[in-house]
Amino acid sequence: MALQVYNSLTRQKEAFQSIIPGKVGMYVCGPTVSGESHLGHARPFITFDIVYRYLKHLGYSVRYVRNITDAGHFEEEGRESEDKISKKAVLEKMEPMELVQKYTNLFHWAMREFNNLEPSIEPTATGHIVEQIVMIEKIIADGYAYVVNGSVYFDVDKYHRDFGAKGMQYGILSGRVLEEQLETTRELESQDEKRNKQDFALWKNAAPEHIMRWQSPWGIGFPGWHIECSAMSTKYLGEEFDIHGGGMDLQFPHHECEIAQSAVCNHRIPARYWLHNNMITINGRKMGKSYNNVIKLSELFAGTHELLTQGYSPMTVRFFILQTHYRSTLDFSNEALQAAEKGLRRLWDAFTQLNKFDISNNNITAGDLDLEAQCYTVLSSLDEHMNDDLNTARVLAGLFELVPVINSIKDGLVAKNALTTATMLMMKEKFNTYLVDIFGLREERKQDDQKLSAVLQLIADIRKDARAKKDFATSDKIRNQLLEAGIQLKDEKDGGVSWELI
RNA sequence: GGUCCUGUGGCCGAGUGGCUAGGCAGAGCUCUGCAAAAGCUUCUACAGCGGUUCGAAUCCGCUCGGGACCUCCA
Repeated sequence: MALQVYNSLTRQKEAFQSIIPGKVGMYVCGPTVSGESHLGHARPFITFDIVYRYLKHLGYSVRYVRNITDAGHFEEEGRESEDKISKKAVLEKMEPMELVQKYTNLFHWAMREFNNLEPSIEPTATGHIVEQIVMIEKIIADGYAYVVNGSVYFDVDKYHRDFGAKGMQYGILSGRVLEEQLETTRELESQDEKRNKQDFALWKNAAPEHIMRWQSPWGIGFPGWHIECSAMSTKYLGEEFDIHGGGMDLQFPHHECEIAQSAVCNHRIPARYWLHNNMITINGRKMGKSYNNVIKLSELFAGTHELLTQGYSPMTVRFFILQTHYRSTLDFSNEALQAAEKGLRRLWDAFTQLNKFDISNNNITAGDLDLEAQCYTVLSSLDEHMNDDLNTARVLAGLFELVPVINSIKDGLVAKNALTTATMLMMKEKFNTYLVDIFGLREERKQDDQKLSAVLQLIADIRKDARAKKDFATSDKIRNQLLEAGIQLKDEKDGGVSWELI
């Protein structure tokens, strides 16, 4: 089975086929850098990092565009409208661009911690004001936007009538019916500038106190919320590209508006496959600013938030996210994170052990046919699971099924020749491919340097002598005190000793 | 109120109508001087009530609960 993905646009799983064979264009909505990223933000960036890595693994040449929104959105509609970034800048007594730089740097730091690959292009909204203005001018020229008091609004109703006939009705992505929307919406204040409630801003006139402002054909102002993505995706990926990604909460109105804007300019829906990750919840509720329940990434790693009983490493968080399918909600709790931490360690230890095995002997026939068959079945199912809408949870479950096999071979509970060399090599290959290449997991425990190793080897030898003399008081003292210092000694079955920094 | 999603064992979570996912925790056992680690075994759940079916966690209906979007949001 080839790769299938769930396309929000068609509401079904579809075989993935790129527009240009061998090449994929992918656009993912990036962060608004008016504040520090939180756990909820981590999910799309990790999810689409997996998509990126997997497509590359499949041999595609991928152009991955992920924007930085640094121009600011409306905090509230209408008269009281404020730009998030300029408001925050005043509070922190910073230049807007200084503030944006600060949070962009923090965002990049978090992405590196998560071991996310860098996108091919990371365009900023402020760097594409001209492109946005050009696009808005075209929409006005075609009659789908109107200017009021230095602001420009998109005429959703006219768009819907004209483009609905061409199969691009407003609501096509989110499954909303415009007519029903109109009936159910309540009266909002400060809607006087818009012809209709559902119209959205392409360009917003800036009040004098606004700090972020640009000259435009309609006066001084700043771009509307949705136009940057349309402008930048068109510029770097073309009028039609393969994948558009983002969180489910962006499906409406953000992506819906993007489709409308791009459709007017390019006469087509900009992306073929629309992929949306689900939310991370905390006590069953979405993590978000409006709920005041966010855990910032720096707090999460350090364990400094009041909801945290400890810190969780970036790889633990990454693994935690991968253990769930990306379209399911994922509920945060200390218990769940701790389970992920332990699970990851167990899996990673087995993986490390697997890589230490010497698989040079040439077993053509398996010593244990049942086990051989069982392992082979699991190994060959991994790609199927990944191709089934990126089911990372099932791939991980499959890898976990092999952990006892690896550990048993290590401890001599299963004979070294139980499996054929071909299966052993396949196991090694699959573990490396999935854990390292596709899932982007990496060792993050402190590396024990050479000097420390020498010291520990000496101590282990002394302890071994003590044990040989049945001087368990001394041997236990060594082990217990090292444990207090964060070094765990483990007596191996073969009489050797291993240690682990914890 | 409208649109949509969802309800799985102590916790987290996968599940294409039939073949006990997986992780964490718990219990027992094995190995071990004792631990740790590891292995084996165990805990066999699908909100409730109906219906379809030879067979339903999976399909349909109703009831109850939870959530998302409709407004900034990953």
